[in-house]
Amino acid sequence: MKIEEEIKQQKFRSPQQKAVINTIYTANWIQGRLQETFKLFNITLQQYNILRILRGQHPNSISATEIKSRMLDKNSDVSRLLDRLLVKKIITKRTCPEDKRAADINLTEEGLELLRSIDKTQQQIDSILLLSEEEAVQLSELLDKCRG
Amino acid sequence: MKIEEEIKQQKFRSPQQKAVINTIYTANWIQGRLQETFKLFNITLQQYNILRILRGQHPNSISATEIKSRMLDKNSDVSRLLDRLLVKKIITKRTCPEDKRAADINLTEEGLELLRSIDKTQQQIDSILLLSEEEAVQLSELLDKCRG
DNA sequence: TAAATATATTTGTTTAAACAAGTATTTTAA
DNA sequence: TTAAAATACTTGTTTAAACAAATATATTTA
Repeated sequence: MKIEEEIKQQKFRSPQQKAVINTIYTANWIQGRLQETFKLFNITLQQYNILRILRGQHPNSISATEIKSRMLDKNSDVSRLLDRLLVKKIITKRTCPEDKRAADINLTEEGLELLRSIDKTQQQIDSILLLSEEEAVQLSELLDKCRG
Repeated sequence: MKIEEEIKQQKFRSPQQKAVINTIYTANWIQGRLQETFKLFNITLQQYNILRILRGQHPNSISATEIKSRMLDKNSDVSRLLDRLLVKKIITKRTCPEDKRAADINLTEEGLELLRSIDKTQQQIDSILLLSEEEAVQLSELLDKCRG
């Protein structure tokens, strides 16, 4: 369905405005699909985002600041997201000995296990977008370009 | 800057996965830019979204359900968003006489005035995306396509 | 027409985003 | 070398998303 039907708006000020609205709408749509998957594992999108970053480092630790710089939403409240993951025993946290301001964050064995279970559903996650490889590449190029 | 640099991730499972991540990242990026503008007027993106929809109907009223169906985020909590707009005296709300379950929502004169002020900044809003008209059209087509 | 179902909206709870302000270290620069 | 600035992180508040449940009214159907 075209965006004009999805939000019942026929006129846009410009193709650029329409693309802005479509990008936000589509991101919400994608996140809705992803949420359905992560809900099965009792984690949220933001929590998964952090786990994904931690795994990229594993078994090395990583600081909250570094996690934040790699997140999709640069405003995310990493401090409290980590608190929730700690309660779930998915991560560990300790003061970094070299810099006592910073914290060393690590995945626990339970966290790794969770990620392994999620992996098994990842094929579906990739096929959320009904685009060919070529179209997906083209979409990424346009998105990179529009951020300037 | 390319998405792989923005989030310091070099490898993706597929072009489709990269496009998913890029769409979410770019939507967050756009919303950050929009927020800067709306902050000057002391409203949030979601509140603006509702005002935009109300203006499309003005001077006719519209129900909360109908507003919800037109929003970019289909999960938005319209009931409480309307509460906040009521407190700001930007909208009015009364029980619909034909259907006492529903509410008739209208813009106030103050709400219209606010939208008029915001209008003056809209040229900037449109130029958030650094794309030509043709590229913007192409982006919208790809986004429509990827939702299937 | 009465009971079941559907619709419009509200309310409650947890998670998270946006923003500001605070604390404890570390770095820098006078 | 010590005061100022920067950095890493925490905490508090408001707004909002995600989800479930409740209430009131309207519609359908047996």
